[in-house]
Amino acid sequence: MTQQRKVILRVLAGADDHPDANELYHRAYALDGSVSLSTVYRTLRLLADRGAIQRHAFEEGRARFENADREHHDHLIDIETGQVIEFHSEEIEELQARIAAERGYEIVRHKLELYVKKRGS
Amino acid sequence: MTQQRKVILRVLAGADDHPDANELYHRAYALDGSVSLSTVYRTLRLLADRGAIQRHAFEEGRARFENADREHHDHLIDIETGQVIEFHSEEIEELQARIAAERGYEIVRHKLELYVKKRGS
DNA sequence: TGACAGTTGCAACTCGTTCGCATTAGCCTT
DNA sequence: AAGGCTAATGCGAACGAGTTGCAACTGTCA
Repeated sequence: MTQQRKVILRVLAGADDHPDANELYHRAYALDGSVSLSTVYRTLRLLADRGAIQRHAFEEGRARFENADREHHDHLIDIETGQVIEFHSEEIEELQARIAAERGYEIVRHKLELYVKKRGS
Repeated sequence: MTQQRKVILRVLAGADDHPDANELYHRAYALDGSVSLSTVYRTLRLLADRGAIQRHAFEEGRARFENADREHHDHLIDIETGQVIEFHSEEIEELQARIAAERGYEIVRHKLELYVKKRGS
């Protein structure tokens, strides 16, 4: 458990948004100038592999991260501002499970993203 | 409407799967050796911008394409085989629209992917 | 047939992410 | 407190998908 790792973990724990690797790097760097981008990437990978954080690939090319301890939710992405809003619908979850089951599958994970704009804009 | 474009269009029209750019390049190259990867990318972009084909970004990093003339559907992806199965659920579509509307948004497009495995495997 | 806009191939570039490698930090044991 | 071994670090170079600048070429229409 190195100094750099501690700082990155602290930043992740305090993030309530969906930052990308570069954003996390800057937040960590501000707390401790000895943190490098490589280490941020390495730590993110480690944590994502262990399920401690979640990696999201929205349609912008780069990955965004969030804490995995919160309960499951899906995302609504404002295509005009980039803002990410979380939501959860038990009804949709059930329909998904039914669709998979009808075809002989079980769901391992799923991705539901609504790309939206403000009504009337 | 150049020769290369024609070949790429022919390949796309004849594709009933979800190939990536490289795969399309190889299919087109097999029909006409004067097709380059650049042109494949340029043509795909052109067609996707015009809505003539659809670009999907599954969780593998690269984009996959399919004809847009078929009616709307979502995807079920077998994580063991990579096989992509299409489905559609009007109920889910309606729930999505309701969720967006409740928050003051309208849906521009959406992405629903179920990553699944065969039951019991 | 001539000419101009649009398209092409190639190589060089971008951007997010990963990797190789020499160095260093953490931590155990004595 | 010192040594020693492993794991983690920073740096820069490399990766892969996709894009772009440019000079050469094609299609099309007069």
